[in-house]
Amino acid sequence: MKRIADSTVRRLSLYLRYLEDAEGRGLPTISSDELARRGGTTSAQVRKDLSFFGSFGKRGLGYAVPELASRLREILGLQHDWRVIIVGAGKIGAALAGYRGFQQRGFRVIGAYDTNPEKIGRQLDGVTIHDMSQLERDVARDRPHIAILAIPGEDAQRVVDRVVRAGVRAILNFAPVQLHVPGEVALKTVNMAMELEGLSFALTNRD
Amino acid sequence: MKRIADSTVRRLSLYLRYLEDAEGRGLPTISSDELARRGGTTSAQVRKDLSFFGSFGKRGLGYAVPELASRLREILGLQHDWRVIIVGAGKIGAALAGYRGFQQRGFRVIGAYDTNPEKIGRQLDGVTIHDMSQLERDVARDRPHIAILAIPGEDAQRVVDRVVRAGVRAILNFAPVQLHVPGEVALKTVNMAMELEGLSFALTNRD
DNA sequence: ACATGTGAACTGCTTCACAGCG
DNA sequence: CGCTGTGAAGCAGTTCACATGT
Repeated sequence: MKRIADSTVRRLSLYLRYLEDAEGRGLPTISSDELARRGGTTSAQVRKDLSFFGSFGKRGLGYAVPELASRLREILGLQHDWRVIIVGAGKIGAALAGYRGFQQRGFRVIGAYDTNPEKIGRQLDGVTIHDMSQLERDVARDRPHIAILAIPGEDAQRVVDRVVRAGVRAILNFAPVQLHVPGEVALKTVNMAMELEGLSFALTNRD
Repeated sequence: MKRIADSTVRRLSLYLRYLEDAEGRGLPTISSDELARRGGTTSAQVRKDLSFFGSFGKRGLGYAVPELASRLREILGLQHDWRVIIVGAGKIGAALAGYRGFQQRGFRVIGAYDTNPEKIGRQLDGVTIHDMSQLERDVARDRPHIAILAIPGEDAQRVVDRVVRAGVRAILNFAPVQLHVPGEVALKTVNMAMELEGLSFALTNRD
C-alpha cells in the first residue's frame, strides 16, 4: 500500500467521529462537503483522503454513512481489541487510566506501572498499579500492543528503551522530550507544554 | 515578519529544552548538529529554523548556549507571565492544574471552572474551582491570556464560543472535536484518542 | 578545518478543476 | 444536475550543497 500521510490518518479519525454522530441521528448519507465543514477542511481534501483506500461514494449523492463509518473503523484498525499499559501513575497517568475516549474506541487499559511503593497495588479506575520492576515479566505474559508513557522527561528514554526491548511496538509519549525508537516501532508524542508555547508564540508574534 | 510554520515553532520549543539542559551543565556552545541529534531532526533544519529570526551562530564554533536560549525564550514569548484558566475540572483538568511543566515556563493557572456544584469552591493544586456561570465576569476582571478546555466534545464548541466572546484570544483544546474560532484567535487541539487511533492505524497497516 | 547561513532543488501535501457517473 | 474521483498544478516545508566567516 501507498504510504499514507500522518495528517490524513488524523483527519480520518475526525471523519469517523462525525460519521458516528450522523449514524446516531440516522442520516443515511453525508457529502464530502458536509464532512469537510465539520472537520475544518475542504471537500477536495476529504475525497482525496478517502480515495487512498477506495471509492466508497455515490456520485451525485455522497457517502453512505454506516458503510463509510464501518470502512473507516476497519482502515484505522478499530475493530481490534487493543491492550494498553500506562507507565507512570502520576496525575497524567491517572487521568488517562480513566479516560472514556480510550475505552470507547477499543483501547483496553490492562495495567499501570510506577516505582512509588505507596502507589503499587492501588487501583486507578479499575486499573491496578504494578511495580515497575515487573514490567518486562508482565509484557512478556500479557503482550500489550501499546504503551502510554506518562513519566518525567529525564526518565523517558530509559523507560522507552525497556518497553521496546520487552516487545511493545507502539508508544504514546506524554513526556516532554523527543524519544528515539527503532524504525519498526510506532511513536507519537503529545507535548502539552510545547502546545502552550506555540500559543505563547502566536500571542507574542501576532501582527 | 515572514510567516513561521507551526512545525518550526514546535522545534524551537524542543531546542530550548535542550539548551536549558546544556545551560545547566555549563556547556558554552552547541552545534546545530548536536541540537539536531537531540531533537530528532537534521542540522540543516536547525540552522534554517533559527535563520528565520537572525544569525546567532559563530561559524566554525556553533551557538553560544546562554545567548541562544535567551533569544529563543524571547522569540517564544516566554519572558511573559501568561495567565491561564482551565475550563472543566474533571480528571484531565485536574491533571493539567497540577502540571509542573506549565508553571516552569511562565504559565500561571489563575482559576478553574466547572458546572458541577460538588466541585465548585474546591481546590486543585492550589487552583480554586469556580462556577462556570462566573466565567464571563472573571475573564473581564482577570483578563486571562489563555484558556485550556478540558470538557466533553459535545460541549466544546458552545464553551469556546463563550470564552472567545469574553475576550480570550488563545485556546488549548483537549476535547476530541475540531473547534471553529475567528481568525484572530489562536487555537491548538490535543486529541489523545486520535493519537491512539494513529497508533492503531500504524499497527494495522504496517507491512 | 569546521560549522554557519542560505539560495536552489526536491519532496510531498493541498488545492484546483473537470471528467465521469448516478 | 450534483457530487465523487483524480490527474495536474500549486504551494510549503525539508534537504542539499556550497559559499562564507572564524
